[in-house]
Amino acid sequence: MRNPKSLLSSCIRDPKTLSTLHALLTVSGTLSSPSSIADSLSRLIFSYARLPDLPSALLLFDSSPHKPISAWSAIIVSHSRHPHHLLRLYHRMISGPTTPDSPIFSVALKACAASSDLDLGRSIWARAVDSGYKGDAFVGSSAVKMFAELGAVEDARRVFEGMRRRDLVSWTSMVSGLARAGFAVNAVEIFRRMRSDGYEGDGVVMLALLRACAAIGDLRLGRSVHGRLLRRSAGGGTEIETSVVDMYVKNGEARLAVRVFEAMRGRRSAVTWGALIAGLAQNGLAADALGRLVEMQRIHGLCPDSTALVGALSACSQTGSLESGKSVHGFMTRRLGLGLELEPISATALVDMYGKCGSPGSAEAVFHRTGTKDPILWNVMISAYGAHGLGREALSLFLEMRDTGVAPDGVTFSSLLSALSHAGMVEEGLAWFERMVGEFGVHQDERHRACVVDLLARSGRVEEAKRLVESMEGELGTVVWAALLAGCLNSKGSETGLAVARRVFEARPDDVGIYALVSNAFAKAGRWELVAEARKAVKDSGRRKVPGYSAVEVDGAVHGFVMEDKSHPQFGMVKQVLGRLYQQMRRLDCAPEEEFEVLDFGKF
DNA sequence: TTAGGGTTAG
Repeated sequence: MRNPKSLLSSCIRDPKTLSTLHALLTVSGTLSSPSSIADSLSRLIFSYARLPDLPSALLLFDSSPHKPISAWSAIIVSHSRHPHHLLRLYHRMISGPTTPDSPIFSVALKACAASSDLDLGRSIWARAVDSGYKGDAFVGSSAVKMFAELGAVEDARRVFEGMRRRDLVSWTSMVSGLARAGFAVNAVEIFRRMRSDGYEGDGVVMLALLRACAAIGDLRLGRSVHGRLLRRSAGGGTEIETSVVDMYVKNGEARLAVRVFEAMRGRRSAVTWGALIAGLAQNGLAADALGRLVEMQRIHGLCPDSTALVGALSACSQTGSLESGKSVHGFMTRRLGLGLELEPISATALVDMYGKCGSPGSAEAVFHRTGTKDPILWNVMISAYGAHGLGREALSLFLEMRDTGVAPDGVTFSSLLSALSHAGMVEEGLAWFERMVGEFGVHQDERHRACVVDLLARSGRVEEAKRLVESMEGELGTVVWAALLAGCLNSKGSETGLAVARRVFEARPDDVGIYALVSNAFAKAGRWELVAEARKAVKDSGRRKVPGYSAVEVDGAVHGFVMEDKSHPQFGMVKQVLGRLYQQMRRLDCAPEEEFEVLDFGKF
């Protein structure tokens, strides 16, 4: 047998490459063992990749006239962190005679997931099946994850069910894939099957499961997962415990989340803080969320990541804390390098915050400065205009969105219709309500219907609104009825309101809030016996209406106002101003009628 | 020297 050095010489012509190769092989002791050339070549490629020196790995690979499967495998796997390069190499390979092996199929499928290329993913999987890798646990797990992550849940399921043997990782891919794709119930089902197949499950499955519990609000299962983690000596580690915090806040259990969070002292990362801050904001605990943002920086010296900042912005939006919102914005800007722009999620949260805190101009400025505009960013900007009665601006931004080639979705039309409604642009509203289906293929759901009913009713066309509701097909939800009732209450006359209220009341909706409208409509018609009946129905159901709430910030302090709440120190003055406004409304003939006044303003 | 892993906006 020829010695390894001469064998290598015949494969690699570049002397410089060869000398490096030789040196490396000598150092690693490979030359003294009887390993094959192919083996040495792939080892050398991996050695370069580990440095990491991918250009040299590529040079070596390219300069070798013989490219055995192990060399292809080595060069492709070495590019795992560069999905686009990896896929280019994959294409190069399949245009030649060599068939990919299991590692190549695995990493190529993973790369498709990373570059969101479902079509390529499908074709790679098809080739893997043709090449006999259908039952391969590695290839199968990668395919399951890729399909689930790219929304092709049925394909993921088919791959998974077709696997001959499943190990812990393939089970986990399926549980996690379903949980991520929003099929939380199915994720839990697969987990149960996994248990009955004899797998206990490790931390990674627990993460997927916690995600599923968070999504479907399965607090019982969530608590049992938490319990299992506590019974294990370690408790799970930072990642898992962070997921526990997240699972509790998403289930509305902010107190439990805080308890877990406090118990994590010393093991909390910026991500943990971010999960808590965002969660507190989601639970309406805006002040707590903002307090935690300060605490993490001042007391714990941690730098908040964008999740924590976005959570804090959402808290500012809820309470109208413009000053806090501005300081978060300042923080974000300072942290960006020159010429860098905000990521879409942060930009969206900022636009939303400015829109809800009364600064549509600042919202606009952030919007225009953001280069990559996704649909959600357009939507929040349209809403920001709408919230300030800027119907024309909302409409022209919507048209710009369409002309830019960004497809409007259901939320876009809710924002648009609501903006047009609040600006009194009735005809435009009706027209776009029609066009959203025909021209854009967006399904009209309850929110859109409610918007249009509101649009008509608000402008005094209550009868038309009622006819529209009557013409609507399918089950009508509370939102539509509420919009119609509110319209009736705001317009002259009480006949239509009474008729609608009767129908709604007979249907006994679950939503407690609508009974207030029903009761007001009865009162407006002077039917006090029905008022008493409606109130009794609410009382008997044992539920309470969540009070309406509004807030305004003056000199950095937020003042909240709740129905029937007289606790504000300047309550007397507020009432006086409201009284003056009411007088003005009367002069302009847009004040509510007397009976209504008694019921509504009287409580203030 | 191949596969599964935490938080975020309307």
